[in-house]
Amino acid sequence: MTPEEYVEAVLDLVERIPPGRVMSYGAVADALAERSGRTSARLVGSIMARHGGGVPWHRVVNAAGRLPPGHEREARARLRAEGTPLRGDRVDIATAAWRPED
DNA sequence: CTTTTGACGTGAC
DNA sequence: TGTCACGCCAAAA
Repeated sequence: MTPEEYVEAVLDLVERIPPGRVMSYGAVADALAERSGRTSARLVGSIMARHGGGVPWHRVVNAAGRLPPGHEREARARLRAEGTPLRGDRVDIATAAWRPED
């Protein structure tokens, strides 16, 4: 799988995340592990930073529920609008976590 | 070509 | 949970 295809795969998956639900960078990486052979959360984060505009990027947060640095305001506003379970400035991962098979 | 830099994760304390 | 060190890997310097 070429890097370009991997980027596509990541973006496609992110587009499938339902409103009100979220996935962590690591979860995205894991979900594509079989098909890509890669499991780097950091790589997913890097991809979102570079090619994330165009997909619901606010539905992807880090494992601690923290919002993307530099975009906390925007992300918080969108998440609140979607009814995503928030705990302060963080997403309640435990209840908002989403997996492709759902 | 080598080094540094991140939208990250996990295990140790 | 919070901090720290370390692993990770592509992109930028």
